[in-house]
Amino acid sequence: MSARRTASHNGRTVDRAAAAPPLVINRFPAYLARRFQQICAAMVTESLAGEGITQLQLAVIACLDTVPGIDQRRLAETIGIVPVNAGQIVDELEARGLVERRTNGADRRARELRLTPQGLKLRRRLRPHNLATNQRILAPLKPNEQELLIDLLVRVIEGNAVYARPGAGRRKRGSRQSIGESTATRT
Amino acid sequence: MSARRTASHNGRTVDRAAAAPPLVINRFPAYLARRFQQICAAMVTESLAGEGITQLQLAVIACLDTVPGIDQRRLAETIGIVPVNAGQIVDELEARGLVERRTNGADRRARELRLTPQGLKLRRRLRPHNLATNQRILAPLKPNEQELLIDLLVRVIEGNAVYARPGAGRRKRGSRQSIGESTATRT
DNA sequence: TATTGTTATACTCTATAACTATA
DNA sequence: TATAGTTATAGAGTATAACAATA
Repeated sequence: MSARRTASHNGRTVDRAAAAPPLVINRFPAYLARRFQQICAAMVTESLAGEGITQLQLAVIACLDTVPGIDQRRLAETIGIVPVNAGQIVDELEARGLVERRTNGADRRARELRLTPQGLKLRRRLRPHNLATNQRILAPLKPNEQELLIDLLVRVIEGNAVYARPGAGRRKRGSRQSIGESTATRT
Repeated sequence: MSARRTASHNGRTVDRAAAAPPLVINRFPAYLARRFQQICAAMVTESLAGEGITQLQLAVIACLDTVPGIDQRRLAETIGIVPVNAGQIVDELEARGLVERRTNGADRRARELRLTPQGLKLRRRLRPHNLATNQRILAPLKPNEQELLIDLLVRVIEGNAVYARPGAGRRKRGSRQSIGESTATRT
């Protein structure tokens, strides 16, 4: 398929460069998506090291900066997680004094979420870092290619919006067959 | 942007468009990567429904078809997971009679992994489905754009190969602060 | 009755550590 | 000592269900 390297990757007597196995082994979107996501998560996490903030927490903070007063359900939908999970993340951020929950006056079921001054301060400080990290991800490409990649990704995502929901890529409960129940148990 | 549906999904007389929140809220690669991965996982999982096979199991099967006799560590490295995890997946597939472990004669520590005839048969049957699914993912794009997207992704992934390792995007053990230990406990 | 959010719980995924066998 | 693999364990992520408050 790709034929990138000459060296073998079962690597006996690989005494020179090209010792590293081929990273990209096929050109399937699903595979590339997983690798791409791995890379992005790793780079973002690295850039947030020491801040004690996760990627999703950052996403929430960014969202509250953009849409102050948003409620939890909409927050969840916006960043692509389940509402329960959004509640938990907000819990964490609230416990750290970064986010504030207010009861919506008009609809007392809903919680208006806002950054506290402290949260806003953190947001301001982290923003350039985050921007730089995201640019660094695309560094292997030329500027016009970077824009192109983003455009194409956006179109694929919006074109498949129906599938862009959390948890759809997991096994259903109980569908996992506990090995050992089956035939072969290892000795 | 996408105008996916006019109807609401919480079914409360939403009589106009723009009821659905915008799916793509920013153009940050890290965000797009997560959404793109969500979509791919969802579509692949859907296409495998009923087979009782997960995306990673399929990846292992595909890899063993391409590189028969590969050992577990290299398998893990190839598809981007940790060796322990590879062992577990192979466990599952072995229990179902799809994969076979042989002790390597030259190095008796290593296990040569191969598809069983049954595994190969499954692979042959699933392959066209998988191909179609991956094409369907890119359906929103024109053919030449599809190739372009793949090329760009490959380059970004290979350019950031250092970061393409499993688990790099998670919290370290114990770094998660159990809320409730902190100040604000909810009432 | 429907919706927002919370609490409780449990399952899946996947990493770390310790161990065995082999080199 | 170093490497391939396994077993054990546990933590992170995230779903489901039941509930409370409000609409």
